[in-house]
Amino acid sequence: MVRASTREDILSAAAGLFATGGYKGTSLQDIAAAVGCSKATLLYHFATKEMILATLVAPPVRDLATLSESLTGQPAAVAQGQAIEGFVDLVLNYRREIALIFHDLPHLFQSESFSDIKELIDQLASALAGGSAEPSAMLGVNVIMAGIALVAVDPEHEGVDLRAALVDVARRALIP
Amino acid sequence: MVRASTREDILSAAAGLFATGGYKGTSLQDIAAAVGCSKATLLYHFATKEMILATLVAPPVRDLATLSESLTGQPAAVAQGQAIEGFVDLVLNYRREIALIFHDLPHLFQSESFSDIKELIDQLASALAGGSAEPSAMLGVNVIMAGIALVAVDPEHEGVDLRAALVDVARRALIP
DNA sequence: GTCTATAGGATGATAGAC
DNA sequence: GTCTATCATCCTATAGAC
Repeated sequence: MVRASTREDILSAAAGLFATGGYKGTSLQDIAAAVGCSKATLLYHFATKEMILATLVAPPVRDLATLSESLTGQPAAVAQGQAIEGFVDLVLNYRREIALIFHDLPHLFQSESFSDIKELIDQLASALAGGSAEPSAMLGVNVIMAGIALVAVDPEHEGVDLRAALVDVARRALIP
Repeated sequence: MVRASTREDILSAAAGLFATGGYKGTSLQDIAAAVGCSKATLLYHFATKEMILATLVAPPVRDLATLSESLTGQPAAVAQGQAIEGFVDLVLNYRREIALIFHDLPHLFQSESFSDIKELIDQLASALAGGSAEPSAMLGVNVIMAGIALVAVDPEHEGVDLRAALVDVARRALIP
């Protein structure tokens, strides 16, 4: 196992700490201690603390945009099934980053740099609702999205086939 | 509407701020500004910031303990139905406090004062799983619990019959 | 690229006047 | 009970040596 670059070490440590402790709950000192370097080294690789956050969040947001795009124009029932599997795969690919997004939604939304995230999430939510715009359907969608995002980082569920179990609970909850 | 006491004002403001911004993400200054008093006044009514948190969390934890107790000894299927409705009612009665608990679970658990919360949640989770101890069932339970806890404070769902919609999504997801 | 040292501000908490 | 003023500590970020 070749050692990753310092920059990658920083991103990995920050992802873990942000996911559990939140953005504001994690200090540069916490990250530096986890990496084994000084705070100044963090700020050599990233201009500000918020840039670390932005760098972490960018790839899952890009993939989320791709997923939303691939759903447009499909029949509602087809889009719903693909949205469920696509969302679960997205969460599994970026567990810590997505836990972070759902953990710090209020902070993210009030910052200009992340204003597009809410729109993308709403698009996906609409597909997950199977075309229905009923308030109770949207509420179920939000329950499932938030629940899956938080559970995927819970170390308690290490041994399970996460993908199958998450897709299963989402289908039961969302498909009548 | 008679004005509540300062102490109640503090608890109400703190509940809202903690629920959205998290415990560490909310400063005494934030709370004081929301109440319209000074930081010193907060610390006259509560010895420490953490005591504000403990005071907020105590009533829902007490009700959760009562709920868990009332489920023991019942047949699994009965306990499951009562657990679903009981949990939804608990969340609706203490929306902000429970959002706060799920938002700051890591911080709460590492503090001694709140170590009993995890045990209570695990008891309720077991009832919600309908007696099954299968990992995939427990995972579904955790998805639903976290999802419901977070959605209940989302102002987006103001007009809906929350109780009916939340019980409905929980039943579909948890009862085969 | 990484470090130590430090600036400048926010934080939780205390002291003491009113 | 509530305030202003203050303390010690932590925070993000910068400066400059190596």
